[in-house]
Amino acid sequence: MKLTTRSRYGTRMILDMAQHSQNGPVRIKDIAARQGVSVKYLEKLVRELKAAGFVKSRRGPRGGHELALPLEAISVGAIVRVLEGDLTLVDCDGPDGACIRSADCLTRRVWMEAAKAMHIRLDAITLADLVRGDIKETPAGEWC
Amino acid sequence: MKLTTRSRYGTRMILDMAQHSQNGPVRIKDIAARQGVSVKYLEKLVRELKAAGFVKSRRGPRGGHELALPLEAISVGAIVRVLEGDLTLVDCDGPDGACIRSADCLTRRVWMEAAKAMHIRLDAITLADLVRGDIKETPAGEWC
DNA sequence: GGATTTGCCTACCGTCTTCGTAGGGATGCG
DNA sequence: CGCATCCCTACGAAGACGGTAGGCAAATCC
Repeated sequence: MKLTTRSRYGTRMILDMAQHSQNGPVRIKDIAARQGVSVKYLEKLVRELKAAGFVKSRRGPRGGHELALPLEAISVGAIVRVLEGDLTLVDCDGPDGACIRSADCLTRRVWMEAAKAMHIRLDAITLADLVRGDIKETPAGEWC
Repeated sequence: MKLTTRSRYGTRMILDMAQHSQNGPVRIKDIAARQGVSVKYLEKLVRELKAAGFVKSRRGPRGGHELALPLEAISVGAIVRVLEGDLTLVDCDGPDGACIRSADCLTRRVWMEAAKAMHIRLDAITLADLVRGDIKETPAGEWC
């Protein structure tokens, strides 16, 4: 029940791009240095973000990566969905969501509800929010 | 980003208890048969649920397990927290939530918000809801 | 009291995923 | 040309996950 490093590094990488691409694209090497992560690993991740349309790249000297969309158009949820594969909490055995065991299918709805709650929250946070640094906290006591 | 089988099996097991313990405790063997899961594995899980105070047990012939609390007092969130270890989505390096990298700490709040959203949703579903079978759906379109 | 039935506990292990690394190619700039 | 940068494939070590094996402990029934 942990997020993988893919989502975390990926999000930090894309945030780093947002913060440092005022004058031209940002090199992976620099991001890796700033974030303290391996270049090779980030290279692999950025390819997926590029394929998803969040990032555009330029090769050669003075090359690098930058965001392909406005800050408001990229939500953390979208990033995570790309990097984490699917964000469903469980896999269903049967075809088309039909489970073999009925109790299973009952609990399955619970997991889907939990996943949905997480998605909704993550989709509500855009890069713009992140850059501005105002993640407003959901009010609720005693949850962890 | 998957729930482990521990949470899923555990929740199904505890739901099974709720449904079959009208006359006396339920044997692990029976639960395993109904749920199609290994006896040994469930034994291991039930111990943790017992330690957490959700289940009480009796040994010997006509022994078995049953819930130690009323249905309304056991939420799915509580079960999952027991079986899944902690339900935080990321670990923080620094002591007391203080991260080394500031950007990291920024994104960290995002993960905590997501985890909180999931917790809140799971805590809102009790075994009583599950037995009655009415998991009301959160309204929101296009999330997966 | 002995046999049986159930839960209780520890140790181990195979498999898969995660988290990278290695090495090289392709492309653009100067 | 020579260099910087992105792009791609393949491989590998470590750990988690999911489960099994074997046996001990207590309660019940006869």
